[in-house]
Amino acid sequence: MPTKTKEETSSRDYVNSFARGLEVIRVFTRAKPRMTLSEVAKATDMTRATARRFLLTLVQEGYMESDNKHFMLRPKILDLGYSVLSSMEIWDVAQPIMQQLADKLQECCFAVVLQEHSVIYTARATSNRYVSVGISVGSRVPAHTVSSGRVLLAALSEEELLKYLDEAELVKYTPNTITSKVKLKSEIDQTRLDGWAIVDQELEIGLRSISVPIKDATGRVVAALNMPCPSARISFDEMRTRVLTELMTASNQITAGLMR
Amino acid sequence: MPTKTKEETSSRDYVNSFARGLEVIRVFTRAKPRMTLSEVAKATDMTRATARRFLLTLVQEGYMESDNKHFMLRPKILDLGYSVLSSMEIWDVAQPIMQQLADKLQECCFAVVLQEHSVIYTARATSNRYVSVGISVGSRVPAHTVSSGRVLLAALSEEELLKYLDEAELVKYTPNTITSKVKLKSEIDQTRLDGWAIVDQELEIGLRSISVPIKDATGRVVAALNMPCPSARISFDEMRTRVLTELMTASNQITAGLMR
DNA sequence: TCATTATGTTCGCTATAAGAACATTAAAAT
DNA sequence: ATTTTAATGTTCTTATAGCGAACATAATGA
Repeated sequence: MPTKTKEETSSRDYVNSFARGLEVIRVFTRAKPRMTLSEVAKATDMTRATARRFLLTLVQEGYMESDNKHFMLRPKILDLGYSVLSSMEIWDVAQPIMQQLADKLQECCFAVVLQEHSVIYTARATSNRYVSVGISVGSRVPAHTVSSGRVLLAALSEEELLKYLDEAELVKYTPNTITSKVKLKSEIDQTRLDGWAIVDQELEIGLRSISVPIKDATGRVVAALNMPCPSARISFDEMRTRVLTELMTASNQITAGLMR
Repeated sequence: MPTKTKEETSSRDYVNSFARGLEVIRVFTRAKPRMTLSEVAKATDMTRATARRFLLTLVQEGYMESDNKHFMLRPKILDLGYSVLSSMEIWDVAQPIMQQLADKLQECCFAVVLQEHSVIYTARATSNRYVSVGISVGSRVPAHTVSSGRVLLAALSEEELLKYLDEAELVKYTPNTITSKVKLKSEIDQTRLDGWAIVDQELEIGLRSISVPIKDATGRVVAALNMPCPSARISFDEMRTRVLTELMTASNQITAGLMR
C-alpha cells in the first residue's frame, strides 16, 4: 500500500494562506522562542501586515500570547498533534523499555525518526542528571551529523540513499563533521554491516552518540534508538561495548513488544 | 506588564482560513489518530472540498501522510512549536528533579498548566512500569476532575475563580465527579488552605492523583506538579503522607532551581 | 528635541478560497 | 454479476478574503 507523502498538490488544492500561517508558527524555535512582529515578518519573509494578521489569529485562538511587544507560544500549541503523535503504539511500547535503559545507563535516551534530510527526536526517557544534552522531543538536527541519522539512512533502499546523497547539503558543524558524500556513503555502508553507529563530535564538540535500529514486527526499521551524552562521560570504548549491548537489548525488547 | 491572550481580533486582522486549517489538525486526537476525508469534514463541520484542500496542503508540507484512504500525522508536526515549549527554562530546571521523583516513587509524574477550563500536561518524567496511566504530554482533561486542576484553580484570584465557576460546565465522568459548583468551590477553598490536593476517581474509576503547586522565583504559581496512578497501587493514606512529602520537596527544589 | 524604529490602521484591488454541482471510483448490498 | 450506496475527486463561478502599499501613531534612541 503506497503512502502518499509529499506529492505535488495542484495549486487549486493548496491553501496558501494556511501554509503561510503554519510557517509563522515554525519560525518560533528554541533559539528564538519570543519575537516581535518585525522579527517574525523578517523571519518569514512576509510583510508586517500579513505576519501581524497571522499572529493575531494565533493569539485569538489561544495558541500564542503577547505582552504588547513580544509574541510567544502557549501550551495550547500542544493540541496541534503532539498528543496524537506521542500516543502512537510504538512509543507506548517503547517508553517503559527506554526508561529502564535510561535508568541503567544513567543517561537520557531517545527514539528518533528520519524526515527528509533531518532526524526528529520523537520520544525520550530522561535520567536524573543535571548536565544533559540540549535535545528534547521535537528537536531536529541534520541527519548526516548524528548516529541516529546514520542508522536511519543505512535502512533506506540504495535508491533512496543515493537520492539523499544527491540532494543533501552536508553542512560542516565541527572539524569532525563529514562533508564528503563519498565518505558518508562509506560510513553508511559500514553501518549497514555493523547494525549500529557511533558518531563522535560531528554536530557539536563534546557530543558523542550511539544508535541502533528499532524494527517493527515485520522487520522494517521504523526508528533509531539513540543515546547521546557529553563525550567526557562515556569513553568511546565503553560505548562500543557495554552501552551497545544495552541498546541492542532494549531495541529487541521494543520489537518483541510490538509483536503482541 | 499585562499579557494579551484571547482578546477579540478585528475581523480584518483575523485569517479565517488559517484558523480553519488549524482546526483540521486539532481534530486528529488520541481517540481518532487516523481519519478519512469524510470523517475530517464531519468532525470540522466543513465541506469535503474545503477539508480536502487543507489536508492536501498538510500532506504537501509534510505534516501529514495519506495511504489513499486515511490521513495521519507525521513527526514534522512537532515543528509546530513543541520543541520550543518543551525547551522553556522551567521544564529544563524541572525535568531532572521530576525524574528523581519518578524514580523514587516508581510512578510517572507530570507538570501541568491551566488553560481555560482544562489542564494540559506539559512535561513528564516516566517510570519503567508497564502499567501506567494513559496520559502523555499534550493531554488535556477538564480541570474540575483532577488534582492538578484543583491546585491551579486554587491559585487563581477570587475574581478569576468565580468567572471559571460561572462559565465552566462540570461534566460528570464517574459517580465521584463533583458537578456542584458550590461543592467544587468549597473543595478549592480547602485546597487553598492545605496547599495540595488529592482527587480520587473523579475523571475515571481507578485513577487517583495528587498535586502540589510549582512556584517561580516571585512566588507565583506557574504549574502544578502531579502524580497520577492506578488507585490500587497507592493507598489514600500513603498518598497523603509519604508521597505528598516527596512532591512538596521536589516542588521546592524546582522553585529553588528557578532562582538561579 | 529630533530622528529613527516599530507597530497599528485603512483601504483598494485581485486572486484566493469557498462551496455547489458534477464526475469518477470504491465498497456494500442484492 | 449487477445494482445501489458511499466516498472521493474535479471543475467552475464568484464573492469576499487576504494581501500589500501607504499613511498614522507610538515608542525608543541619540
